[in-house]
Amino acid sequence: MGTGWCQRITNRSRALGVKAMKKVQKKERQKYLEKHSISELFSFPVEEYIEVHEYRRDEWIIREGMRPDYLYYVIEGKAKIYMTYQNGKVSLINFINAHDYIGEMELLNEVYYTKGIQTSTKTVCFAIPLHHCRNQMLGDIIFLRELTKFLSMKATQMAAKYSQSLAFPLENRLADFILQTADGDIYREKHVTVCDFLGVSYRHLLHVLANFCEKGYLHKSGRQYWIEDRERLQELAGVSRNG
Amino acid sequence: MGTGWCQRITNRSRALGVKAMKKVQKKERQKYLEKHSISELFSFPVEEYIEVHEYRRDEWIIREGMRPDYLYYVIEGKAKIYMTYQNGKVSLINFINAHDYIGEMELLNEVYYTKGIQTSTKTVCFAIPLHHCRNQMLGDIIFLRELTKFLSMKATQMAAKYSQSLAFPLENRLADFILQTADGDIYREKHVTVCDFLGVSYRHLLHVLANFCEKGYLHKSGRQYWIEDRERLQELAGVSRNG
DNA sequence: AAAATAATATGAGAAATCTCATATTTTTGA
DNA sequence: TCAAAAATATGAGATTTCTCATATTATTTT
Repeated sequence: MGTGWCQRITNRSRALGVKAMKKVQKKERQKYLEKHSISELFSFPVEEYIEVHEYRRDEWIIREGMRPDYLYYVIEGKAKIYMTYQNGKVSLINFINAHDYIGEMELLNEVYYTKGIQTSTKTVCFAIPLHHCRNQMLGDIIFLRELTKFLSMKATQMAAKYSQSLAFPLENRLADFILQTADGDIYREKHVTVCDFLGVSYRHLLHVLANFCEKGYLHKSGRQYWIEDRERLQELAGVSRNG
Repeated sequence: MGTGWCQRITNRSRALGVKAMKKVQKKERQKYLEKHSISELFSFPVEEYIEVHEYRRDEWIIREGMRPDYLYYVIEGKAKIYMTYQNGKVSLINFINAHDYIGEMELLNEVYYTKGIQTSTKTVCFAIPLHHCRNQMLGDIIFLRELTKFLSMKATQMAAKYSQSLAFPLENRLADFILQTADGDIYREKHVTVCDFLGVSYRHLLHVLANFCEKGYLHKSGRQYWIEDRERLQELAGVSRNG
């Protein structure tokens, strides 16, 4: 993926630098624990063991290929899941938001190829150390039921995205994406991220966006787009959704 | 999807006919239960409640949009997961094989859009009635741990397929698919199924297959293809896989 | 065994999407 | 604050993939 690819690589290698996650301690840690209590998700006193990790923008929570030592639960921020192919191609697989788990695959499966996870904003996670809590978690009915739900939704969502990606041209997928990520009537995701996520070239993404403007679905002003014809976008997006 | 689409629709509507699943009883039921014991997957005596359902080729185990009354565990046979879009387009999402669960989404989630599941060979399932066992299953640590593993693998697999589908042209995905489904050196999946699964038109699939023959990767004889250059196919497929 | 249906097959033009080249503007890091 | 890197932007030709048209061959149903 010509241009897009290079841009991504340089971006990512930059981020391999010396930044480091910060362990939040004492009072501040306590504040987070109180504000986002997750004790009801466990039947053992997990809060004793929880570390609070704070990551800056573009930091890696997990490096691709390295097994994490924690199960993470995101309480603030956004991150992206990346995966590198053998030919060096890098692809954005999904977004991670507050209330998502990270590292649950590694908790459950002995054998698992770990994907890379990079923050896209400042991100705060609860980090539950596996060496202390692994067995307790795997024997905790409340937690497992919770995790099972999370995973089933994740699997469903991926399945939907997968067949959607195969079955429809960018026009439909982009309409869907715009509606999902727009802030009110304003859409302003970064093109480089989006073309990565939707698996199309930068060039083509711009082409279809321009096309949307021409047709009056969007109006471009500076670096952002106003949604002008929501109905039409919903129609385009709807085609690719199921009941 | 012109031709392909029509072919599929007619195929599917035919299968909406009067066939019906058969409940296997008594001795035969007992035989299945003994041969494929799943009691170690549960900590309650699930076998009392299990029904054994037998489906013929092309029967629907679950109709799209209808919540099932059972959690199924496949013990013999193969099936396909389908999903219909609002514009009538139908897409094959995945294959189901022995030892897969069916209906776990509905067990876990109150709200879930049920996909259609159609057998492609004679298929035998254990059917665990939800109205009897739902609560017991959701409180069963052994079962939940098992299910969680299953779901995590499913989610991972979908994620891999998804990004693969976006990131590579048919050439790579088809090479992968051929290697995965070939019986020794012989490949003979039905084109209509394959183009559905890989999300490409029938025409294009044939085109790429012909291309593989031209280049000497495959040799066509009658209705099947011999793998002539496995290494090259692995190379093509490998590119799209991760460590 | 005949008729109907599904699957396979192939050509040709059109649409979607990619690659490459290159320029400008914005953001980031030293 | 200045240089480097990243993001945005646009044109043009090349590839991939789709649609439509139309035959032929297998399989299923009657």
